[in-house]
Amino acid sequence: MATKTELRRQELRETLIMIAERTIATQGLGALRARDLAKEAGCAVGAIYNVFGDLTDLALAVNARTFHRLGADVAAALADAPEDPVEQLVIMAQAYHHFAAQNHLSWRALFDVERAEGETAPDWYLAEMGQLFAYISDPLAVIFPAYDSAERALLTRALFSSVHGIVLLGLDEASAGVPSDDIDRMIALVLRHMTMSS
Amino acid sequence: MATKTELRRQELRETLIMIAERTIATQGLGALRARDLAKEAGCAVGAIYNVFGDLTDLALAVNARTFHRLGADVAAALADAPEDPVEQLVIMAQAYHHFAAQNHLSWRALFDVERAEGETAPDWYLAEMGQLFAYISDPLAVIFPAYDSAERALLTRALFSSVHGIVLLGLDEASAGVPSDDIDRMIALVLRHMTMSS
DNA sequence: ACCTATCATTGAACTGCGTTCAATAATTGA
DNA sequence: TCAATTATTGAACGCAGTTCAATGATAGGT
Repeated sequence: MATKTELRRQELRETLIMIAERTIATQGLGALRARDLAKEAGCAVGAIYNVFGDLTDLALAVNARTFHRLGADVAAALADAPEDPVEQLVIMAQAYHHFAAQNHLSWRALFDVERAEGETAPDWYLAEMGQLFAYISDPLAVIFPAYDSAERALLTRALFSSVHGIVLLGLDEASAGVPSDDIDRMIALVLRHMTMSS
Repeated sequence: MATKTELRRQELRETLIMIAERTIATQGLGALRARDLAKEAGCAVGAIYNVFGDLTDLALAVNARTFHRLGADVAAALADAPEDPVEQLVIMAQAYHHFAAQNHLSWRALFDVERAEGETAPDWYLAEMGQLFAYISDPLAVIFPAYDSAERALLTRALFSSVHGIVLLGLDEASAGVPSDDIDRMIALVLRHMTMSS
């Protein structure tokens, strides 16, 4: 009772995610339209709703992939980084910046899907976020061994948020566009100052 | 040839801005609807388009006011601040945070109006932003007298972006909501570390 | 004060969107 | 092979922003 239908849906699900991923990457979240999607996938508009609750669910599925790629990029940068924990932080943050710059529309979509009133972020989002926070927290534990975990959590969040803010405003082309090198420089500036033990 | 019509339009323009301001403040940018607006203002839907190019223009007019109130709040906080330039930065940043917290939906609308493809930010936006940057840059000139204006501009932008990022993610209720005190603490943490001369 | 050419206002209609659901087609166990 | 069940379809619905032909107001010349 499950095979034929289940398989078809699985396939359609992946097709739709791939198309949506490409659409978001090249034209942004706002270009995601049910009819275009159906036409490209060669299915009926209604078929989308057999597989996803609504278009937001589809966008979230794309976001899960994007966030995962982002995490992988940061992890890869960390793997190639030197021992020095401050340098590790700088390299990870710049990897975050470069991912955002090279996947601008997909990265924006991570924050632009509107959640229904009072709805909390999906689990995978919190999990990926937790992973990123862990990458940051580990070097901080080396730099500030005297901090307890609550203080370190606060500092972790502060650093992530700061880097995110620098990248967000830096890539916002409305405000005349900040050169990529300047963004890297601001990131390094903040991180190096924030991690001076004195 | 200008009086009667011109006056009526001026009045309608202000009425619409006031209604839109209230709508955005209480229900968010997404609740701004042409028909509701016309009903509340007691005019035809088409009348909105005699006065504003489209609903985005109206939202931008509201944003101009919001941004101005924000600037005034920051300026007021600075006026009451002690001489110490580091404390001035902390107090201004916390004023930014408190404005964002107490005018959450209006503040979000500042960044959520979507600009048409390739369109640059309006002049008043850049002007208000420049004003905020000036408030930050002045104390920095006291703290780091040796920096040239390019270095100081970079640091100014880095600090503003960091504080903005901390407030943005801190107020994002999807990520489980960060306590207001923690946000203030993160702001102070970043600013005090960033402004240690050593 | 009137008249009419000009301009402003109106709201029904147009387009485009996400989403639904009665009708149709496919599937599957007997 | 054949119903009973289940899945798919796409025309239709509701609700946005925006437009524009028809209606109403305005103002300068007489």
